[in-house]
Amino acid sequence: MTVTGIKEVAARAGVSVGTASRALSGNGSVAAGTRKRVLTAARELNFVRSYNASSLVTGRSRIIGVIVPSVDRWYFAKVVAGIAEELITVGYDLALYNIFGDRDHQDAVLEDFLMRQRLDAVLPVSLELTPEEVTRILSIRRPVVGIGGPMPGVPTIGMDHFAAGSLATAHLLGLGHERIAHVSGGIDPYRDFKLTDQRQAGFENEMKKAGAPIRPEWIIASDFTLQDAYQKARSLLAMPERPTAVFAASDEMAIGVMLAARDLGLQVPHDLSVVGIDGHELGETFGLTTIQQFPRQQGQQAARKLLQKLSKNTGPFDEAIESGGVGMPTTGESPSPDKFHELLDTEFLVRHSTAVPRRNARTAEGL
Amino acid sequence: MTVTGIKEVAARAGVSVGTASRALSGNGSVAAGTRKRVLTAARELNFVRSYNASSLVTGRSRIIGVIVPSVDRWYFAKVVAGIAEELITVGYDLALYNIFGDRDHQDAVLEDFLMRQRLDAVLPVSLELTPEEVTRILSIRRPVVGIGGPMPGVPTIGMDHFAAGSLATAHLLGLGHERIAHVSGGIDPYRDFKLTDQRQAGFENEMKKAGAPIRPEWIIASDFTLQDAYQKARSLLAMPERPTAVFAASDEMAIGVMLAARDLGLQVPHDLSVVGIDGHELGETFGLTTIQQFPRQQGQQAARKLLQKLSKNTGPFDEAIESGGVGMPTTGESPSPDKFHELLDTEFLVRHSTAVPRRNARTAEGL
DNA sequence: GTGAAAGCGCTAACAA
DNA sequence: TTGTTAGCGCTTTCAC
Repeated sequence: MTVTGIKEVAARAGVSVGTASRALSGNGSVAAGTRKRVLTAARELNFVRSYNASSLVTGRSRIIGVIVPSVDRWYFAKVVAGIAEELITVGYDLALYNIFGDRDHQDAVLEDFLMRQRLDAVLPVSLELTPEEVTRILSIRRPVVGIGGPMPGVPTIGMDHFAAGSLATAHLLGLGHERIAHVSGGIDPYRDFKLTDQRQAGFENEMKKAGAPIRPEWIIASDFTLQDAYQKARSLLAMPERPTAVFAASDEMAIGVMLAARDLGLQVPHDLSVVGIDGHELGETFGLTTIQQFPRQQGQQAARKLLQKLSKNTGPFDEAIESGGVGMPTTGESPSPDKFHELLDTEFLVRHSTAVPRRNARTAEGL
Repeated sequence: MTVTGIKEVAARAGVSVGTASRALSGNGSVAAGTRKRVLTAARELNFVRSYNASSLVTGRSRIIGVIVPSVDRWYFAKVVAGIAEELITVGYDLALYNIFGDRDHQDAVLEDFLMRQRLDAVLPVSLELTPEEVTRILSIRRPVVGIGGPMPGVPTIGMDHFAAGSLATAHLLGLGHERIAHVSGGIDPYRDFKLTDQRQAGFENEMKKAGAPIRPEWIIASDFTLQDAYQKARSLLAMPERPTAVFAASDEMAIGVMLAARDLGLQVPHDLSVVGIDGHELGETFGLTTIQQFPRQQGQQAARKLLQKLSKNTGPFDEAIESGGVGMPTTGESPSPDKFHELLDTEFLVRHSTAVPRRNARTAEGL
């Protein structure tokens, strides 16, 4: 029970399979009339080429592997949506690999799936990879473009977390706040820890520059979820001495803080200013001031970059390990200019969750 | 520059490729010692079998196609996560097809991707398919399991929307509410419209049974997003005569309603009771009473069902069109018992967004 | 421009 | 149990 193959098409068009193949793929020269006959025959027979067979000979599968630490979280879902959108329009399949927190599983996925020689390219998103893993991925000699933190040796794109942390903090300081708390994503098992570190580093750096005190008890590690941030913020804001502003490392956490404030009878922004990072749709309803990072576009852009690399190669094995950038890991500072790492634009969106601190709140401790 | 193939492995183990293949795949008998030698050789050479080549001969690709109307929305993201989790553990790849709203695009995806003979099975999620499309999908003669509304002829799993609508409404009525509004997902371009219709039908049916008036102006069509429901609810609740309770067809919309109520100075649940459907994590923080539907588990279950069908067949072409259920489309009523459609459990979770209506609110119009 | 034929890397008879 | 061999459906030289 075989489906219509190229043989049937060739027969119906009265040509050889070789010619049929050339006509169908557009490679090699075929007389215009012949091509038309083949195409017609193919359509009539409802022919679809077996990608397995052609992959076997060409070595290209038209499948791109996307590796994410989770799909059901805002950021990743958006990124995947962006990638999917981009790929589907050019006829590439998207193979989704959802690796769960633990390393063993991650390794298994890398080995079992990535190495099957079935992927034309790999697109890891926010992955915390060991140098060995990076080497392994690069060893399949197929294009790789990462989203998120720099991975030494792999071209990546991502936002500047340090700058975002600085910007958010500077905004608050500029408004006159000095008592600023930070809710970080520190306890999130899924995320790239550099992201958290860098956003926090941006915060601390700005605070230091402004001579504002950084209180350890006002640096709260949360997990990027609204719920957890809400709980943590309730404790934070219930303390006798509380901050006048909070910089949260994500919008969901920022909204958690806003809700906690509300439930404690505090007014945002008058009693408490809140800034987030992300550009989450929810921020709209809550009037959250935030730094937008457009994950969907990040996905699209990464996919385009990959596609471009793919089209530059005649075969999948021609991907040269690029030289140039050193891909130095960045630790707590804005990434050094790095040919491998492309910084994406963000947008500071001021809504109404931030304001000048209330006089009495500001001097509360002095009262 | 060929990667290590089965030939090299066979050579190193001192056996023929046939034996190597048998040892590697576990099919056919191989002496224990031989198998071990082959496996060792394979490991040493870092061998990974070419799935293209083996797919070509076996006809099975170990790829399952998942079709969703969007990935970056709560329900679908959860479902996909569940499917991914299930598939990855058994070594199946997940090809993700994100079809966007319009029909043309949907058709193109079905044609270009599904028909490539590269998928072992297809798992459409909440897809609104025409009978032709269903036929087309079934024509590839591979297992199909759908999530969501019944699709005639395709085995599906999903929750009972009508029952959920009834249950939520009955809960409100039981509390003593009579002035109940419904926020539906009616204007969502992505979703299966039956879902919306059925939840609403459950609501209306229950209202009628209780003799409570259904006010057309209290049936609000929203789009499943918090933001839109928030806006709509602000209008609804600002009207001189307002409901004492709202049943929203999703948790996100329910929360939008709660936020709108709050912003208008209404207390939930005292001035307004709110029920949702979903089991969205956000509901926790808001104390939302809801009907949980566990999308992640739905994904897992559908994947398991598919896998089971796959293992029952010796080859991918043996999938018989099952007979039995008629797969009657259901219109506004609870799906009739249908061998094709498996109803999933939901759980009614009472938190604190619902309460007995305030006396004055209840009789407001009569005052 | 077109046809014939040699594989791509693997599996599945069929013999041995 | 193991080796040999004929393809799976396509692309791609290489002649013509």
